[in-house]
Amino acid sequence: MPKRTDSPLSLSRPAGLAPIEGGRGAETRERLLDAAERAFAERGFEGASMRAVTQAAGASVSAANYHFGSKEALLRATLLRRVGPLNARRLACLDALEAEAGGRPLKLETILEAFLRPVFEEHAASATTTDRFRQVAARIYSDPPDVVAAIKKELFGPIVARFVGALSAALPKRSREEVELGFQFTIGVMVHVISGHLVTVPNQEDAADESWSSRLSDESVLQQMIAYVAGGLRARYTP
Amino acid sequence: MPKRTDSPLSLSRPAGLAPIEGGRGAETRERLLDAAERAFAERGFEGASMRAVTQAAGASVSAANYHFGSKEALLRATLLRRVGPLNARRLACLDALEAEAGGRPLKLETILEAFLRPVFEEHAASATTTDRFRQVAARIYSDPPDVVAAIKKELFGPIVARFVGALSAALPKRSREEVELGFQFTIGVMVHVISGHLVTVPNQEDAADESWSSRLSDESVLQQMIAYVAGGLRARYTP
DNA sequence: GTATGTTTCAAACGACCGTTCTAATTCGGA
DNA sequence: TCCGAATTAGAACGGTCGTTTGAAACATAC
Repeated sequence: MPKRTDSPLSLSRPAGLAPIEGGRGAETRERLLDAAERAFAERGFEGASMRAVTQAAGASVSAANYHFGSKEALLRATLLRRVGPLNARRLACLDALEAEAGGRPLKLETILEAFLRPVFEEHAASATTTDRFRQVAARIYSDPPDVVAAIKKELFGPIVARFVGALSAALPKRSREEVELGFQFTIGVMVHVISGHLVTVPNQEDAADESWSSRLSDESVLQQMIAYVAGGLRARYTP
Repeated sequence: MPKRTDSPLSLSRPAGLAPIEGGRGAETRERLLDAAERAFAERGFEGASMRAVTQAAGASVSAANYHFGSKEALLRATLLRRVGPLNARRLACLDALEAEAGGRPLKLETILEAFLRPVFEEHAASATTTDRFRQVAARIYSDPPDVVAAIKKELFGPIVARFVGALSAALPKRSREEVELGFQFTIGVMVHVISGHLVTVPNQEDAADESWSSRLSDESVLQQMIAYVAGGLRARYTP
């Protein structure tokens, strides 16, 4: 990041973001976000260049910096576009389930499905476009810069707190710390699955090298995942 | 990577690696690996620059390229130095346990401890140096370039196959595919834990912002982890 | 001493990075 | 129709990137 002059009067562009966004430039803005999503997913934040992103979007670098202001802000916008609705659906689902149960404790698998299913359906819903959101999200979890750490905390902190609370209610025998750590493990499972970087097992037929996620249906993986993390959360160390 | 001339006759440096490595340049080589380990862990492959690595090692960029040939090869050497002994210990531990059991099936937790404990002790063993191996390993699992994918498969493929076999024997009711997927989940837990990028829960006292791994002892986390993944592998989806 | 081969360094190369500047375009409202 | 703001493109800026070069420092054997 060569410059950070922060001149108080930026003439060519209004203060923080694009000014009005009525409708004309909104289309390229969306194309930029699509391209950024793909690029960040495939190459990571440092690996994806502004030139590559904008070229894939059929736009110029200046257009990207006009709309978003910086590469970091572009990543932020890329995440926000997807994570907002995703977490909203998670919360709405959990709220509805709790309301329906009317005070009685929820089954563990039910809570976990409310957390895990939306991220799978997010993928299916936008399969028409060149969608890599899940990989971006996974990468964000393990990308280093402070940039990402701040975004991560802001975007996922509240969700984590909400679900840890629900899980604690479903696991009355466990301490808060145990449930929190168990939920961290659960996030690890989720991140690793949606990252698509599953470690392949060398088979007899080495030619058949297709990745895991293509061999198994999303729904099947999701259900086995729910069973796994529920079993993990219920388990207790017995030496 | 600007150049890839691959001129058949490289005059200044022998064919593939450093020539003899008797003892004189071995010290800087080790310092370079230490610095690379730290840098790759903190910034990722693309984020860490050769200049940063070599400067931290008190050497010159040319020295690094003399010893390793390229940045990619440096990452490879950095991983190999640690992963070799680590996987050897995993295999030795599992072999010893199976020999001791003498044909009787091993307990699930025993197998999983053989897989998980070494990576924790690898960290404790070299705590004297500036060690970041666990983070490098975690990052490697989610870093994008083809480079890393090849290394990953080569280094971890056999280990995965070996442990999936052992777990299948301990879970006779499960199909091979179920065990494989469950082991992928387990790797996800491990990667997320050792990455140190656990998602923190916003507490009441927001100032106390220390990371998870510092608040919990490694041994405690390891034991809860073993319980979690064992419970996950044993669990079955019940709708 | 010299000869030989290994190791290290400072400097430079070309390519690419994120960002900014300036000018050209576009388009709704007067 | 023209105007002014929103939007885009192209070129340039200062830097950093991975890698290469060519010569100096070093140890070892003769």
